[in-house]
Amino acid sequence: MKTVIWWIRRDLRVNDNPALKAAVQNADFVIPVFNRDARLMRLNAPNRIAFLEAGLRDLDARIQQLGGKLIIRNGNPDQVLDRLIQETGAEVIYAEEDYSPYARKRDDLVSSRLPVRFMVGLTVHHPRAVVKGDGFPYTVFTPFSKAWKALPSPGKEQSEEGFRINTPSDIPSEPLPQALESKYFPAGEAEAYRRLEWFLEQKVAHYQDGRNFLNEEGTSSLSPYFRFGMLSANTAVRAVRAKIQALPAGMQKGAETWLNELIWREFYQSILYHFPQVRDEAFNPAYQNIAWRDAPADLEAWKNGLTGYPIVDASMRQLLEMGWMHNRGRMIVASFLVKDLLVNWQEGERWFMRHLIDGDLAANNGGWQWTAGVGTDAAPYFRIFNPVLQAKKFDPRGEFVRRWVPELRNVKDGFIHEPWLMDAADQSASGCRLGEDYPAPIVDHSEARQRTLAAFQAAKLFWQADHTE
DNA sequence: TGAAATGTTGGGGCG
DNA sequence: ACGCCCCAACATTTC
Repeated sequence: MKTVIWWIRRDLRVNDNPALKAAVQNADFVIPVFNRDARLMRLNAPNRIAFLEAGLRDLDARIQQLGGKLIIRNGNPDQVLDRLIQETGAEVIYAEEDYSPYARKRDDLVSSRLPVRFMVGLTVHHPRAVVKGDGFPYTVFTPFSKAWKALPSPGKEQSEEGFRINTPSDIPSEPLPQALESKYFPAGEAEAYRRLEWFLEQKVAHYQDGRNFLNEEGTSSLSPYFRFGMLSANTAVRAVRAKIQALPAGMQKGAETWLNELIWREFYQSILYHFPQVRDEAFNPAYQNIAWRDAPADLEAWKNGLTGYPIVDASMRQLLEMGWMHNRGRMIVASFLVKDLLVNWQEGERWFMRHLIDGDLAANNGGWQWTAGVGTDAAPYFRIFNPVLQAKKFDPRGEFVRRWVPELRNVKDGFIHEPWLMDAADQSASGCRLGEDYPAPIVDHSEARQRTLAAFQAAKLFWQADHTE
């Protein structure tokens, strides 16, 4: 009788899980184990930890439906797994490969001591599978996506029916954590599938435009589920491709756009895998040494949604309340921190990682480097968002602002995105006195824009001078 | 997945 | 009727 371990890390699902599949196919007994290592416990990200813990409870229920049991352990992964092997006589460990620098260091250590098999599942295609003819990785999205699309789709996914998880009954486990469930993002596979279905039925056809409106549910809102593997990228890609097939030729644009977003996710996983230094520095060395401002008060105002720019403040407050922010909002607030306040993008990256339920090093770092204009395939640094124009375009009636910034609730439509234009009478009539009820803008956009253009240009010129003979 | 600055064109007011 | 100016609308360039 053969026993194996399914080492669960960020693949909290029983459907379409290559590691689980290999485990049940190759053994009579499977021990699903999640180890809460020191790194995880140190993480200052309560929203994400709570979501993970709720996800573990849901996963345990699913595993039990299939006849098994989730084992929780605490400690160093190599020691925990070694002990589990001693206790149970397990012969192999199956796990989904993770591409972050920490995960790779951890996994290298474990696999140098124990028999581990890593399976591809975090992305549809392994980062090493999507490379140029000469074997080098892509650093530009468009050719990456062409190569990605040209690869054969992976095999048919495993269905939940038709297999059981037999876990030996006498294996000790730490208790399941009891953190509070997010009211915005209930954890688990069933919820992920509900959202996927809803999105494909109701939203994906108009995704191309709908995704941009801050106060609409035009996005899939699946990011937390992808983050913890409650939904596999493979399942989502198969589903949206089936949808594209099913839609008439003129109606496929939205679904194509969403497929591209899933490929962006794979692209940034690939960038982190091939260029792990992006965790600590700009991908583009020319912008390594920008003269960032040291402006703790401005940074605090940004974090707390008190910049005086309604669209920025609304989005930042949405993040604090929900542990999530609309993607358009992420671009707007990131542009504001980097380009208007001239604060190092890494400060914003850190704040997002602290609060986002979906916080993922690869995607978050890629997004911040993109906004700052210092990354791969970067938006040139001189693409600077105007927070007022963005607000007028993507929150035309100010509904999003009013929902998240109650001080502005009674401000008239014409002033909702630029309340500083109100005269004294308008301010008191709307109960929104500038500097009293709601902050005056902490920076003037057009001045800030000039300042940033100069700072980026100086960094570039300095670097060029340093790198020419 | 930008926006500002600058250039061009053409209609209309007006002396 | 003509020339001049203004400026909106659109296009192109620049950051």
